Amino acid sequence: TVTYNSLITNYGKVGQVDEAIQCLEEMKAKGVRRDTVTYNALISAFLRIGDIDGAVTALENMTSDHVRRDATTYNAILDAFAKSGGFDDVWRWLGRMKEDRIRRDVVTYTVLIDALFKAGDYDNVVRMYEEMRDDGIVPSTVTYNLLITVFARRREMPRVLAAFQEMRDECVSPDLVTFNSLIDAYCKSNDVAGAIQAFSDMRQARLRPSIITFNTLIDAHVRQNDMEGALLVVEEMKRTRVRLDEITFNTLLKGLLREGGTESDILELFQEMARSGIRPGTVTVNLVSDALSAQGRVSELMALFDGMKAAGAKPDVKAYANLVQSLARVGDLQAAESYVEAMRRDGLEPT
RNA sequence: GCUUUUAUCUGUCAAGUAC
Repeated sequence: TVTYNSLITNYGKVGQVDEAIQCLEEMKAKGVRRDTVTYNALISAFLRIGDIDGAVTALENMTSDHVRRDATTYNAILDAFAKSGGFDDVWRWLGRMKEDRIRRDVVTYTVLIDALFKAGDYDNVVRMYEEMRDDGIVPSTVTYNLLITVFARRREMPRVLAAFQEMRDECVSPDLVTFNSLIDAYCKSNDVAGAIQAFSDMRQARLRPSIITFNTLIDAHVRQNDMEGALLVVEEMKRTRVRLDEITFNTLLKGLLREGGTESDILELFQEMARSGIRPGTVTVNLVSDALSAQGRVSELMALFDGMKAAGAKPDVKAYANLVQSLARVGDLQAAESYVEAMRRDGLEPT
């Protein structure tokens, strides 16, 4: 059974849902016992390709196959509905979970808190956390990580630190994500010194910084208009063989644009980007078009925009809108028209 | 006791701040 379960899991991870279903059929044919993990793995496979209906069907098939559902089964479905914004479905499935007499666990509550947070419903985030504690559930590392992120977004540094302290008090061990979230919290409060302190605490805890750690630190410096500090972080990434990604470059680009970098500075960064094997993305285009249109640098914007498109970037409606508006403002209606055309060719509707 | 299934972190816009 465990062998088959692993197979299903692995097919699911690479998006081969049909093969995963085959495994289940083979188990039935050969009389191999299916258990809760079997179905949970299959449900997870469906959800990974975004097929909620398939996942629900699998959940329902558990009954006829005489396999018990557990909290993991429901958590997976709840998370999928929460992430697709189907709040009514979330509440409906919570009800079904209760009818099925499955108790909510720490993951259930964390999923719910995350859903409320993403919906911007802070009051209910707090309420749900209290409900969880009243239910006798102890928060996990992930729950605390989420709370740190929630408070960071609201710029409530004292609460961030209180959550971090509470973690220690309850002997819940901080992990890489905890420190990344903590560093980001300092970063968002414009406290680079705090961010650097947290970074060194992280090393004390013998955790290895990830690409996200470094990208966050770069952003901390960029927010202070400290490009030199940001570039030092990049040096450390190279030294420690951490790869750079599109986010790394976009963050650097943000800093460069903010301090009014020239077109050639920008092109230089793009070249470095290409050397690292990274193509500009939609966010890259947005960064450039927002900054240059605000600064009235229309011809540079047009040239860079074309260059990014040629390099494979996919501008979105907002990027086009910025460019077209800027062109119209300087009276170049002909060029503006041509971009409206290009926009249609990309399958985007002008607004 | 161990193995297989579900939740959390970084860039644009947003948010926030000011009027």
